[in-house]
Amino acid sequence: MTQLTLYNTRTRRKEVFTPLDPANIRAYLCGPTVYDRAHLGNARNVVIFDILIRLLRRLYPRVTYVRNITDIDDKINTRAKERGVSIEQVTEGPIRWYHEDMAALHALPPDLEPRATDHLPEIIAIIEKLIANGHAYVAEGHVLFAVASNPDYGKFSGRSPDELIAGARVDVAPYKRDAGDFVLWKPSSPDLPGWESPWGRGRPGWHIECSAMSRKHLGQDFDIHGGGDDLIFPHHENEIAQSCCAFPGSHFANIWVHNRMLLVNGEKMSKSLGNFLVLHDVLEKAPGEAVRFLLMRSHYRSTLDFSDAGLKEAKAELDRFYRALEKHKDGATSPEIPQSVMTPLLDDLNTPGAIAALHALADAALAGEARAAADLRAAGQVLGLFNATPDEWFRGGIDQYKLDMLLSDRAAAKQRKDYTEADRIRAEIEAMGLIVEDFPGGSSVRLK
RNA sequence: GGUCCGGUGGCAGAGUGGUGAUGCAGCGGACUGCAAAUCCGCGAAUGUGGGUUCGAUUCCCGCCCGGACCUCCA
Repeated sequence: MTQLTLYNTRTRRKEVFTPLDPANIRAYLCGPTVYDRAHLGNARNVVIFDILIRLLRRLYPRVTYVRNITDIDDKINTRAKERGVSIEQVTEGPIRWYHEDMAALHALPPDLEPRATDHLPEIIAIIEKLIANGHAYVAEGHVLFAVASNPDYGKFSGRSPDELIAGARVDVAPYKRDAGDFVLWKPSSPDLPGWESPWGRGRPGWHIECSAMSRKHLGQDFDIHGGGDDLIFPHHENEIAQSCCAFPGSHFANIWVHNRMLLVNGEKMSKSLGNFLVLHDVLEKAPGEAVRFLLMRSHYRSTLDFSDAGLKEAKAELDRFYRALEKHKDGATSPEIPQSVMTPLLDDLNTPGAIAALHALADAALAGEARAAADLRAAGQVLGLFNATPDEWFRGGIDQYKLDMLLSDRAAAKQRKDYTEADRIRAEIEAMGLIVEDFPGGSSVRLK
């Protein structure tokens, strides 16, 4: 059997994927902090991981896919305060929207979707262990991770302790022993959400919730941990430090899969630059499957510069695939993913390579090969494509009654060779957002 | 400033030490009342200067350009 190879951020090279337990692959993806609508960057992350999960499910009998929801966060607190509501009331909408948007992208839901608010006991237990192990200390109501206590700190993200000090922000809190020390627990004033702890009423720091949730649901060591590459430091560096120091002997995640950032007009899409594209808005412009396809047209470890032109092109490419499928309407789906698609995917999720193979299958299907269409459908299952029928794709949601009237009027005009009238009616149909296509013996229509 | 990544045809985007995938766009043709779609064909690229090699787009070094992380971010 061909083996799956993945680029591991930890070792900075491609590695053959070797499961800890082939009977159950365990994967964790850093999910959203829920205070706003998801942006297109969240979408790339989820779509890429979705393909990885679908691929793993083809290779192994069971995959446990965990994607957390971070619902404790200072931005959430700020919103709650502004609106005078509870944090649950703030996060409720964003969580629902997140689910809706990801479903629109045909991303499968994770097997488990743990929330930080449900894991306070686990979080507190890890912090207690870190204090007991001498890796954390209490200072002015805070609990801090002592970077100096961990000789491996910085290795993951390729940073030396000196750099970390040099790069630390200028206003280092006075109670920190080292500039790089980070917060595990911080006190909450009475007006802020808080939980009782051995260190008083407070709330967890940013990174600790992932250490707690991944351990609880996947165990001390698990196979794959994913996220955007902006999480490599500090988030993942700190997760590793927390988990490995709290549980000596732990390796935490085996393979780290990070996708590159999404650019808009050549610049990183980010909160601070204010140039981020809200996924929901992008989904207004094109079908979710086209957005999904756009996100897989470049390799996950390359930057992807989003543009409306690219989105249109993605839609046009999908049109061609759906045409090939339409040619074999009630055809079967191959039981196996075609090798031409599987091979590039097994090579570190080379989705552009897989797409090239899809085009070859579409060519063959259009030339009349039913087998190629069946293979195309099978390939769609691992890539999360072709979720619609060709009919739904080309003609979903149109006013069928009005269309039928116009088409029959136009057919009559054509029959009497009144092409002026035929073209007038065609213009009217196109104003409905459709494209008319004539064939010997009839006409057909599809969405622009 | 430190660390890291990348520069492939008009655009998007793979692979590869030995004649440079794939898609979109463009051009010519077939088909069509005209289109659309489909099919056939065509043109078009490896930032730059060195090095290693029989041979480099691929490996190494310099330079130029772009991007990311070092601060909340997927």
